[in-house]
Amino acid sequence: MDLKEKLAELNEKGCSLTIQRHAILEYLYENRTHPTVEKIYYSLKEKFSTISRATVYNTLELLKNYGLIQEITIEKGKSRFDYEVKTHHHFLCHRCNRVYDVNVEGCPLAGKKMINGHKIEELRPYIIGICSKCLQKKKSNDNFVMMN
Amino acid sequence: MDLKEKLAELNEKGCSLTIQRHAILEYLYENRTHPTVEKIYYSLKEKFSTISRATVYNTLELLKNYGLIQEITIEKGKSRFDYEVKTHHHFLCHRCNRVYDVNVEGCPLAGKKMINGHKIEELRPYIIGICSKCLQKKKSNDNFVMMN
DNA sequence: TCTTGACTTAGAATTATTCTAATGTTAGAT
DNA sequence: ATCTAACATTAGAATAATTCTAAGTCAAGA
Ligand SMILES: [Mn+2]
Ligand SMILES: [Mn+2]
Ligand SMILES: [Zn+2]
Ligand SMILES: [Zn+2]
Repeated sequence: MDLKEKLAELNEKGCSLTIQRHAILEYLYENRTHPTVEKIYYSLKEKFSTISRATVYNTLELLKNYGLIQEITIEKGKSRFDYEVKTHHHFLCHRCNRVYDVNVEGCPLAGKKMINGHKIEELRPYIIGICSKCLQKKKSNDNFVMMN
Repeated sequence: MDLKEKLAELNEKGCSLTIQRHAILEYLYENRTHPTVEKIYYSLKEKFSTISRATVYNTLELLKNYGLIQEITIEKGKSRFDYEVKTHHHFLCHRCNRVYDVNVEGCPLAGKKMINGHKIEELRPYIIGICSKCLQKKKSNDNFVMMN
């Protein structure tokens, strides 16, 4: 689902399309790196110097409630956001804190509505480890740069 | 692995077995409800009125690093702990905030060491939804009590 | 007994997030 | 075109979970 379609959907559902909302959704459309709220906030600040954290939080919550983005809580204590809403596995590297998409086929939960009598509404399949880039670095030299 | 074995393992590895550490591990052994840090802290406070939050956090971290307990970060912004360290799926009910174990067979990641070139160290298979108890309550009456 | 290092403690600091109250914006009614 | 009311944004305060700090305890070995 591309940007225009999501913007159209917002509009159809009667949600006013402010410049901030447009900018945040667009940012996620263009940055598929699972940015944190802080990252989104500072990136937008470059264009809209007056944008407030509250607006970023409110908008992300709103877009999430419209089902247009998803929240990723793989990293303890901070949220990240993803333009892609289809359920998929995420991998967090505890060295560099990057979050990757990983494709896992044949998950027995896929499509299931119930488990043990509980109603399934959302899957959060998270994997923690060391990413390929950090494994490389480890091999060559032991110095590495922490990134956000 | 029962309580005595875990305590013995701590001892063997040269970790001093203070009364607080014993109490925290014992608490998790006896309470398999995936308690939050706050829950653990207040429960222990009844017996050890002077125990401090820092000790609870430090001890949970220490036990986790010895591989004797696992941390569960299914609920945004707060940690829970589990005496069981074997990988298993967790289900969070967003109505009552209870966390349940669920048994899922045939996970394609089980036993895998690598994925997409990344080294897998830990799986965190989380499921969000409405638990069986809350589904029941919903049917009969719409009043329900939030629990922690 | 004294020393030393490890452990615990209370409370301060930090971090992410939510709340608040004031201000700004916009679409429909007049 | 202006008014108005609902909605949106803002800066900063408040909150909640966690981590840090510095002082006090404890316990094993010299
Ligand atoms: Mn993703
Ligand atoms: Mn469990
Ligand atoms: Zn990495
Ligand atoms: Zn429930």
